[in-house]
Amino acid sequence: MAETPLTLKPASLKDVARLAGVSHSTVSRALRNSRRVNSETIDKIRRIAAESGYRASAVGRSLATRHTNTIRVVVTTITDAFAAEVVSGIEEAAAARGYSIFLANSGADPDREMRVVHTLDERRVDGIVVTASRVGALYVPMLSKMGVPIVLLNNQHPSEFAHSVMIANTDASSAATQHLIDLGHRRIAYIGDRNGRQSDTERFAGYRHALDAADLPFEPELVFHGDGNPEGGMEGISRLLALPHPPTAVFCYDDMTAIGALRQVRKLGLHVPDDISLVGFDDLPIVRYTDPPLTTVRQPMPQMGRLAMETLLDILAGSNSTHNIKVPGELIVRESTAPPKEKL
Amino acid sequence: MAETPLTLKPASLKDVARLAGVSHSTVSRALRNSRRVNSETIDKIRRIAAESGYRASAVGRSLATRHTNTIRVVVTTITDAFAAEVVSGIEEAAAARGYSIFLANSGADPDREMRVVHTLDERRVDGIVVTASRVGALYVPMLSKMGVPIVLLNNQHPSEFAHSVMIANTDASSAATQHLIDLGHRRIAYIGDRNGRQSDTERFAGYRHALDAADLPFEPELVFHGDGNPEGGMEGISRLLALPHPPTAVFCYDDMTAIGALRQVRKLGLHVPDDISLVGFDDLPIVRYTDPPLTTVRQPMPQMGRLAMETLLDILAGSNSTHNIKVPGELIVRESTAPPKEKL
DNA sequence: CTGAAAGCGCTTACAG
DNA sequence: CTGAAAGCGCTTACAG
Repeated sequence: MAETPLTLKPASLKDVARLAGVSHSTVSRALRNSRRVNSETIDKIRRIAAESGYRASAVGRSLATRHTNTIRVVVTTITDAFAAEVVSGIEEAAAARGYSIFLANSGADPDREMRVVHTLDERRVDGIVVTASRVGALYVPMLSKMGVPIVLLNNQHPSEFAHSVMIANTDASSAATQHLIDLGHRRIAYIGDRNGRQSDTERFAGYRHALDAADLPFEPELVFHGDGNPEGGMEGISRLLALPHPPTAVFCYDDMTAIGALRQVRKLGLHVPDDISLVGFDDLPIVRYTDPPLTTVRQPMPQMGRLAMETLLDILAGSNSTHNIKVPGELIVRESTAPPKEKL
Repeated sequence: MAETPLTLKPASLKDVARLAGVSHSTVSRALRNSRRVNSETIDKIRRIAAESGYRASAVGRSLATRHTNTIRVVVTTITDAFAAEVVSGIEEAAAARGYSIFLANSGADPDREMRVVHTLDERRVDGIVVTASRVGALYVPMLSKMGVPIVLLNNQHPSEFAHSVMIANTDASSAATQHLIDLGHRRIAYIGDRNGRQSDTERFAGYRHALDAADLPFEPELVFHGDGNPEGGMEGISRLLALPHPPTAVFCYDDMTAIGALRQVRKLGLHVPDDISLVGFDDLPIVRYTDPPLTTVRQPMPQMGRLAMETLLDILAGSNSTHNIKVPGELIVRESTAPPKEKL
């Protein structure tokens, strides 16, 4: 019975070996570490491979080499603009080196988080980068068991087992607060994140540090615990502006919080920055287009992603030092900040 | 010499077979298709596997079964909110069924696009979903060669080879334009996407259809070709408002365009919707928080992603019909649209 | 119910 | 410079 190769399975090493009249070992060599293979043989094999549309199977190769050229990237949700920006940097650096990335959304669901950890085990990835806050710690024990390097990006619990790249939260927040102080503000609020993220702790510390340095009193009533989303910012603004002696400026945990704050100020019939100044954190692409454009702290997100990936590559290449990279933030002054209104 | 299993390689089937005193075939059976294996043996093996932290290697399994439980998802850039929303739906549906996704950003670079196509080949994915516009067509030839199912999401060139899930662009755009007409607008502009996307063609058709149905003349000067980004919206508004007889409403190709339009209206010292009404398309999460919140057409993005994944799963399960799913859009009226100002 | 064997598609010492 | 062989970690007929 004749073969009917309509949609055929991909050609294998053996197939091209048969076509070329050599052993499959020779084909393998010719196609890669070509050391000491007759150059005419190489040309011939390469030509035949190309003609037959041969593409090496990554799974066959992975089994033999015991590495998969594969990285797992864990985010809470790719729907988050910060995560998306970071992932694009990771993916770019990975692709440039022949690595593919498995994307996993851990979500907020503990079951899914555990499933992520498990799947990961089975996929035999060469490395992991985690940008989700909560899952980070889960990996560390497994890490030490499996020996696969992990790099945590803006994540809690960077430990001796894990490598990390982090934004310089404290310094940057201090600078953001200082900017407000320089503008003449004296009552500056902070809308944070109530989920107990390390970033929140550090950004809050930066805020307090700037206050202290300027001999401004810290007033607990001026801090509100939001959720890192617009809702938190909206709630925060409502509370803060209802105060007997409201703030004239607010430093927000992140841009999404600031976007909510902006919206709520507007709903209250007030204006930014005339009635109140607002500073965000992240410099998401969208905040150039808010009304007014947001003053914020830029995190070089794609670059941080690239750094995380390159750190992984370093480690895979044999580097055995622990990498803990701190990336500086940059204050971007736009139009949501101005001197406070004159007192009546 | 004693073994020093500090960071050891993962346990294999053989390891647990040795521990359990059975053959590795039996372990394999016990751990999966447990048909006709002594239940006590199963229990014992499972216990030992759990204790030794055994996790089947997906690569070993893939080689044997000739499928990888892996899907490639191609987007232009994950940084695009639409793509991120869709991907989150795909990932969710995939994870629920034990599939992992390889994320590939095709970018705008032809080289990268080709690399994506190649890498894909080697990874031996079970299926592909493409949400990038330009790459779609590239896959079709390879598809027929490799026999891996592909589903195109809001993508051009859905052909006989490919399955697709698409938003009902024309109907939804028609409804959006009709909304403006119902409000009393007579001069309605369209800011499109100059990249020749099929979505643009269809959305423009919906716009024209609504105009025709209402016996409103089509005026070429009222269409501007943007780029699907805020810049395009900004440019478009500038041009349109500089017209001798400017429009009172604008239907935008997508939300990002509308966001730029909103910003530019503001820069020009005008107000939405008092001076001009704006409608977007997508209903990105952010547009609830713009000032004012945007009237737009909702695409159920995560659900479309889930549908794409489930379509793939269907096909992998043996369905051999061609799937071409059309998803209806939904007009969401918020605050960026209002009746036109009275004529002076 | 269980084992021995073959095979999935590669890589890589080991000989020659 | 090239081939035969073993092995990576699984699955799955084939016997028994």
